Amino acid sequence: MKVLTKKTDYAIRALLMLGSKRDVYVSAKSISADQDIPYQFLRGLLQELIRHDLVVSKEGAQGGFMMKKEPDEIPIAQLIEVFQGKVQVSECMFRKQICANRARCVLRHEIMRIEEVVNREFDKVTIGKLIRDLDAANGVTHGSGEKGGS
Amino acid sequence: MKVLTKKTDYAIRALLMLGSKRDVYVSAKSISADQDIPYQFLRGLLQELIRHDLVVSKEGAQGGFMMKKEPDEIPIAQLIEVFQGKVQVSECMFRKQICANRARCVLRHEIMRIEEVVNREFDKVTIGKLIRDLDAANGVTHGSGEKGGS
DNA sequence: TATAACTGATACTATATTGATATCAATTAA
DNA sequence: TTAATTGATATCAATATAGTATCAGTTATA
Repeated sequence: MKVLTKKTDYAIRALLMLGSKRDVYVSAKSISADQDIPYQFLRGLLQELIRHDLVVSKEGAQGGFMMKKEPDEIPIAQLIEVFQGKVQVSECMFRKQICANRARCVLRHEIMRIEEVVNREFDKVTIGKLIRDLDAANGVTHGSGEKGGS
Repeated sequence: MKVLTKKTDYAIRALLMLGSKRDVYVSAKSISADQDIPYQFLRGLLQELIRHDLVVSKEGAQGGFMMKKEPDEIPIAQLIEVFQGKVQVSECMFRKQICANRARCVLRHEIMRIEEVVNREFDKVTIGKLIRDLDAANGVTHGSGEKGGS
């Protein structure tokens, strides 16, 4: 069971980069090179992010993409929803025909509880939080200026 | 994002039935009819359950399937693993090439935390627990005898 | 002992999803 | 003018998902 598809993962990483370079347009080309994401695939996914109002773009030379919302306002739960659909049990099997039989209902009850737990966790992790983790890992936050290797 | 595939869902429901009728062989045909699971699809999935040592079978007339383990020893986490593979972040992307870049590492850290939460939840829900829930919902346990419709 | 009710084991098909590439038009900074 | 860019599609291959069909072998029982 794969929690994140490549597309969602790529989107998160692209947003991490846009969120780190605020107020400048970053080209798909540079994101692609920096994050090692297939160029055209990235282009498509950025268009989806635009459609969902998460980023804005500027066409032409020196154009590119920029965050539209605050990084803290973008939980990865939202990105999962955009690219993989809402976290749900079993293809609306339960929601469509509630209580078609008992077993289904009992299972549904437990699974929906888990669904909530999962969503709550994914909601807690925002792009902003990830950027701060990233900065901390690189020693950016306290002006120490130096980065450790791995 | 679909948590359970049909196959996993069917497997859970089949086991719920086997777990309720202990010590008798239940035919694929009757499970199929009772739980509304496509017959041949169910046959295949039962074979997988045998291979994973969760059920045993008896061939021939009056044959069928029976639980091999205690219902409480089968968490749905295990069924998810059998039919959908272990719950994991993003196709071993992180495990294969650790720290290819910083962003990946930070994301990985958060996601693996969530992975643990999810697994813990799926581990808590066993076939045995679901059966008890089911019995309670049907008023079996305390002899109240009456069932509410929905 | 014949037979109907079963499982075991495969092979097959259709459809959807995932991951990725290619192309061409329009826009814009320099 | 032109090179760098996004917008918008179309296409593709690989894999996963869901389901069907078939045939051989086993066993209770009439």
